[in-house]
Amino acid sequence: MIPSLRQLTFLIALADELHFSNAAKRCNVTQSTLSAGLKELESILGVTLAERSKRSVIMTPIGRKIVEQARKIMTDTQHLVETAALEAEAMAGDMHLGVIPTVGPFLLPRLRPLLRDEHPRLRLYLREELTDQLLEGLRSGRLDVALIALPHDVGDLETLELFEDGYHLVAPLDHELACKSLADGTMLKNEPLMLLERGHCLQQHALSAFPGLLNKDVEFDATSLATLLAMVEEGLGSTLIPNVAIDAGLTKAHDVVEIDLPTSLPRKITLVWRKSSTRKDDFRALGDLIIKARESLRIG
Amino acid sequence: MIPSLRQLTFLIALADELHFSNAAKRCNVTQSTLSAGLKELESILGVTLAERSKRSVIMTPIGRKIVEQARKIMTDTQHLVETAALEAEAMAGDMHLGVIPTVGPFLLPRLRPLLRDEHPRLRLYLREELTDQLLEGLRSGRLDVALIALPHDVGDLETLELFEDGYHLVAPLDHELACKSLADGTMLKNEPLMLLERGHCLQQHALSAFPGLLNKDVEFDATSLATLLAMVEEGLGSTLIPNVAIDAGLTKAHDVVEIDLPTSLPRKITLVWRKSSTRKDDFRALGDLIIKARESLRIG
DNA sequence: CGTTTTAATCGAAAAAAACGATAACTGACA
DNA sequence: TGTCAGTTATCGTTTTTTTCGATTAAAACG
Repeated sequence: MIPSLRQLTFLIALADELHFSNAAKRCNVTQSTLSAGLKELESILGVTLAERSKRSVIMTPIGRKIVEQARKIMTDTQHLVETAALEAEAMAGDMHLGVIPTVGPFLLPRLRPLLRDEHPRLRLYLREELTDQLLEGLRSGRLDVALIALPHDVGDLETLELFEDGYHLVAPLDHELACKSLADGTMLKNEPLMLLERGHCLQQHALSAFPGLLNKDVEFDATSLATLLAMVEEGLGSTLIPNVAIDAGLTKAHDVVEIDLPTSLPRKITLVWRKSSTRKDDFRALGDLIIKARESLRIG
Repeated sequence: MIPSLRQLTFLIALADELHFSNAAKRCNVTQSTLSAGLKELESILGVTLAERSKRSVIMTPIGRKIVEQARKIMTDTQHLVETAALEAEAMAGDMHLGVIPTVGPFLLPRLRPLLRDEHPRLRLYLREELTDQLLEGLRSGRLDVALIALPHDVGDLETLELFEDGYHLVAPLDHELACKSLADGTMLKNEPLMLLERGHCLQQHALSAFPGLLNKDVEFDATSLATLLAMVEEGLGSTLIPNVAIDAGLTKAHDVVEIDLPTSLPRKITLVWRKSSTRKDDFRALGDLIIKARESLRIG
């Protein structure tokens, strides 16, 4: 048998007041209720917490000790309630956002200051993972919302498309296409094209956009876009870089050329969450901010 | 409105089981009870803790966070119960003992090992204070029990006399009484007698035993028996030292003579506690041990 | 397209809590 | 010493809360 919080409240009030009637008043109950409650608490604990005569109430040493522990429990409980209350506010409390590595590092540095300014009470926890892991995270409840690139099977999750993001072909400076501003799939046929390691949506999108590449042995195990660019710079081949990364200045640090692609690949940057989620308004507000962040990238 | 521990229990069980019926079984309630309990908890907190479909239950991130806090609250509560249970055992848990300075330092070093051996689960907290402060401490509940010397007004407190303790007159080596083995009040008439500062029962007892001293200006502000002995050694006068202190070897370190007194002063070492106290058996057991400790002093 | 599984809901029953009144006791004061 | 004021414990009743069992609704699975 364990005591109830109510009983602990009674005990604390009594320890403060050293007077049953006053303590009862503080708890908004009658004296008899508090008296019975304390008696039951003592019976549960098996110790005398307060020795009372008709004229005075004194706490026993063990009573004091229990009171201190009870106070801690009560403040912890209060803290728990406050944690929840913060969460219940719009754009406040904790939010766990997952992002894909080909978008996160470029967009989120711009998102942070926007959030700090407009929603200072929101604590955004970030996790950078591959799309499938993010979706699993959503379904397991580990994440509240994720930023991914469609097309991709999202099951019964709810989606909010934010914007379309294309690619540029990025090639070595001395590349045969360097002077041209267009490229198409056929041109890439004989191109040593390098992509990210398996699992990245970027690779899947590229392969579906240029089916001809499927037969080629293009599976470099690059783990990041920066690695890819370094390899391009070395003249090992070309690669595809999403526009957000280019807008964010990723290619500026490398001696490479960016070549427009004729067909805009369908790559839709999208927020995803569970249908059963209760914070959809927050997610939509977050989506607006992400769009803002992306626009600030393109302008500045 | 604050949640109940019961609701937190439900939440924790659900977080562990991720299944309402199983969680309910663990809590020994029906599924409907747990379902309603969790719903009310969510309503109190204003957040969704678990998103449930007909097929699965997942905890939300805020749900997990709340669960962690709830776990802490529950273990703290469990700890509180255990604290009380320990106290409820015989000779276990905390006991706050107050002692007078003319007895404590000599008797208690012998008591400690006895306690450790016979009642290892008892934690004895000691406070050394003057008799009146000890009695106040008892009445306020700061102390459970006190070791004092009677006669002294103890009001309606309950007492347990342990043993009688007398005095010796302690004088400088070259004292006129040094060769004699007896002394009485009249002999002390012209003696420069030094006692402890006002408040010590030792002083009161001496003054009542030798009324003739009352008119003399004997109020040195000695704060400890060791100080008194040092002054005796310097030849500044004589003093009275209780037998427990002599048995404990206090005088061995000083060049002084101990002189038997003809009348055994009525000084009864006594345990005192509140009539309303619930641990009287413990106090009596403690009393037995203190007697043992004293006997070990006289033998060894 | 049933069958099974599972959470929510509903009304009744049971349990617990709270209340108001009163008793029992204490200390103070005349 | 007797009375009064103040305080906690207790008791029976009322009110509130909790729990249960049965049912419903919805989803997954074969």
